[in-house]
Amino acid sequence: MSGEQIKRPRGRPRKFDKAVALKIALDLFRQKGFDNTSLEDLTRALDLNRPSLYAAFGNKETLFQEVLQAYISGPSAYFHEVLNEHSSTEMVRTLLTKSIELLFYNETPYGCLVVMSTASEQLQKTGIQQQLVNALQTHQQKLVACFERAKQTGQLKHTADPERLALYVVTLHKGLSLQAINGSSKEALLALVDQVIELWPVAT
Amino acid sequence: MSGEQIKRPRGRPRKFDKAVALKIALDLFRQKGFDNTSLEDLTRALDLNRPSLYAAFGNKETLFQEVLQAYISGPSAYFHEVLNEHSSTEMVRTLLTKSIELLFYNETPYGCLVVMSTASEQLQKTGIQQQLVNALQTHQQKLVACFERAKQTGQLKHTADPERLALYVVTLHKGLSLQAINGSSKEALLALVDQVIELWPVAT
DNA sequence: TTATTAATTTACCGATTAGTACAAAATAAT
DNA sequence: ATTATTTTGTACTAATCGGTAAATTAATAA
Repeated sequence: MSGEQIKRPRGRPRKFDKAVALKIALDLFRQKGFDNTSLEDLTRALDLNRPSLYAAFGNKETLFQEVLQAYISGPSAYFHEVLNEHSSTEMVRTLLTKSIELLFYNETPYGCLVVMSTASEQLQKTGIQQQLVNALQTHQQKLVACFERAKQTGQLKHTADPERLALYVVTLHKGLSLQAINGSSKEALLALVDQVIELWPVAT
Repeated sequence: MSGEQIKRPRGRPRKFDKAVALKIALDLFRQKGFDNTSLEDLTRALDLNRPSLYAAFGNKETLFQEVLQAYISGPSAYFHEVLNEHSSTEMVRTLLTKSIELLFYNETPYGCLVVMSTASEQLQKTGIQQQLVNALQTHQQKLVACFERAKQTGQLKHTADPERLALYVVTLHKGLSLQAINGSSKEALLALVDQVIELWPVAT
């Protein structure tokens, strides 16, 4: 027995799957950026004609927002999960390591969609850029809180400044996207993480 | 006495000064990036018509190359001068500090032209992107050499790895451009430099 | 079989892109 | 004054951009 029947909607069925379309669009946006990904690029990669794409996603901007949401709640979810780590050391190590994993997920490494999109001119006009900057800022504040706790529980040196440390970590995190684009190897960047951890100001 | 006379060229005199035009174009390219700076943007900012710009600079790509050269040998010259510092600590501090000065040189902070241009899709097609990546890579190698010397002369911990340290510094350096774009204050970033210096693995 | 619904295809739109042909204007050399 | 030379301004091109109108096709519901 086949269990529940799939209730098909009324009209002509869709030629494509929205979820996989979003994944393909994600790769395109990561590779070329929002500004330089044309509707032509998208329809070719998705094997769609333009009106179908518009019927399904609205326009280029709303499509990008759907891609963003899928990215944030999917491959980039580690970004928030990491806040549950016990020690600040492990948190930083996991954050940077998983970030690198994601950058090198595809055959050719791409930058982080969120990080690189904050440098987009066209997204600045739409307000999406500011929304992304704010999200990153909020995340940074959560890092500050974590480091403050770590300091109070004696994990970090008493001279440690949680604000400065958080800025330090997110600056490294953003730098990783550019390094991946610039051709650094995954191994080199993972060694860089080790370096950061070795320098991390744990209490002696 | 006026000394040498200015020998005027043959035809109709130029309406504009090439050097100041390059400065204006530099600001535009830093603000909007190569891809999103249109000929319309350039001619409006320079108060030129298009054929004049083409006669003087060739095309958009060669104009950008001239801007790049002026940038590298001008405001960004610190990037190479820094290699003459005596201690590795001072070198890193100066590199990052002067980088921040440059990012905040204008009223609104822009990213480094070289760093951000390595993420340009259109410059990738021209080969200029690879040229910039190579230049950054060469600079990184010089940092490695400096750190190797610092290690041999006992300035750095004997456990220090010059390769990893160089990658660490340039990753921070690239991250600074994104931070400036994302709204970090100059003061916060300078405090971040202090943080980096405090963590720097000097020999005890 | 017929009506309804929705996604398809083809063909187009105005705006903008980088780049250019051509003639008028401004200077120096003759 | 005339000629040679160079830059200027006006007007254009072909290509591409994001987005859409209208007709067609394919499915379900009645």
